Amino acid sequence: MSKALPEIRCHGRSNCFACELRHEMLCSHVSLEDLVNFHAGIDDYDYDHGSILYHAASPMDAVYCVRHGAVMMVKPGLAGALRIVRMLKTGDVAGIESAFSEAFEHTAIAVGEVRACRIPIACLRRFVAEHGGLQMRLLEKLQGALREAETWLSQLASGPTPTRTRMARLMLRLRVGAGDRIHRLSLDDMGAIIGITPETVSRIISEFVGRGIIAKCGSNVAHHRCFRGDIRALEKIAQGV
Amino acid sequence: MSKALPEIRCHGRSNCFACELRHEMLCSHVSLEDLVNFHAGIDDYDYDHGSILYHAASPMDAVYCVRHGAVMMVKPGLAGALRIVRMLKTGDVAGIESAFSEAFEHTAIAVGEVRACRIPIACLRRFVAEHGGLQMRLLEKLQGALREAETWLSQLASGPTPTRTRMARLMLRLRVGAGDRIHRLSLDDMGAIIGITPETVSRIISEFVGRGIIAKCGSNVAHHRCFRGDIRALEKIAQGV
DNA sequence: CGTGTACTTGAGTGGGCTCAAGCAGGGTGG
DNA sequence: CCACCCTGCTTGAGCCCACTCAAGTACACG
Repeated sequence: MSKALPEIRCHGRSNCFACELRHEMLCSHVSLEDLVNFHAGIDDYDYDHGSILYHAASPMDAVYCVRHGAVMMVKPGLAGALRIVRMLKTGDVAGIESAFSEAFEHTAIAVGEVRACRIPIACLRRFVAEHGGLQMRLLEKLQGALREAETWLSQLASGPTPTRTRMARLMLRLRVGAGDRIHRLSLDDMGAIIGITPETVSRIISEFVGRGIIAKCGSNVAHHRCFRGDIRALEKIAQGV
Repeated sequence: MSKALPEIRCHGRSNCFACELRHEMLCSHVSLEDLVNFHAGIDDYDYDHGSILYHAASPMDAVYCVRHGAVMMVKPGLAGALRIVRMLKTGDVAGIESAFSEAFEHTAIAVGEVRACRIPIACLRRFVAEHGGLQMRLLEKLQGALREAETWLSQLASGPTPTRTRMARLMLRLRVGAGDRIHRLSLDDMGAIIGITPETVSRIISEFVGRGIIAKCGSNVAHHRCFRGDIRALEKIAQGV
């Protein structure tokens, strides 16, 4: 994707041509020529920790391609209780679940620093209608989201499975890339994911730290903090040893 | 869909033209003429309670349109533990999640008497490639599956939510149509869904029966048995009253 | 009629929840 | 720069619910 790029400068907008993630994203399989029409209207946004991409039940007006960082998908439950049902990472698309609905089904919240491309829904629909390849891509993304949600359900959701085991699984899922760094959410958020109280989360983390399995690092400022974990040890615990 | 049907008799095969569910299914938005080619290769099967449509990890060779009954989707967990992550009802399609994978991700098990159309994957792919409308339909079905999975996660999966509340929610989800009949799974299956032990399930059911909220009915033969429930009462409990 | 499977019921234990107090650290205003 | 507050985290004590283990029952099937 290096030579003979169309000569287009994106003034304050996203530049799809220079995007190093293009082939992971929705727009892969779309020729550069076609992209010229597509990327008009697409904007690039930065969100910092805790800020909200969109609210559940608000009108569905766009999807967001996550280019950096992680995004929590929060689903409103029955008794007003919130539950984090999925996490998006680089390459995932926030909002496709609602692509054909009137309103968003989740609230999407940034975890750490997030960079995302906002694609207006009209723009997406038009482009999908014209490009069979894009539909396939959408299908794949949706499939991925479904798999992820089910994995959360089967591995993280409580049951007779010990809490420590589930906590270890959660940490592994929150791993940043392939290193030993792990996203450090708030106690409440972690509790909302695996379905336990923040107090219990705190106790288990203390225990893990005491056993040398994880260590808190980075400043305590929400934006930059994280864990560093002994991945092997976590995997052992995650398997129920 | 009544007049001027193509004159085709399906010898032992499914007859898409006479299918009263056609408009709920994948093949809606497909003209009857096109269906002539499509439905060749599609077979109609009956499964009785507990029989298996396909196994997880076995090669992905077909999808199944559920025309009657319910189907459990079972996902293999980490420690070999099984977890029921979703249930399909009339109009749902089993196997699309794996439409572009090599192997099935779930094991699909019939609940009660099930009738389903088996669509070979090659047949589906060919037809999808030719019909944009079908792709949309697939997207919608996939979206529905995702929504369902997330609902299970947020409402049924444990957490500080009392077990009785979750049991009530489960019963409501297992409701057959709009009446007061409720699919009666085995204790183990129910336990595998909301993540508790079969003993606890038994105790809660006993309690509900004692309170007159539900009643066991039908013969005790697995195939025909069910609950009849006081839907109002269940809804109250489901909301945490 | 015997066997096996699924369900029921009981007693006892322990893990996670509840309630509550104490602590640290960062941000704000003086 | 310091004092203050406020939010998020930690830690403790006590209790209750659901798990474990185990025995007993009902029912379908061979």
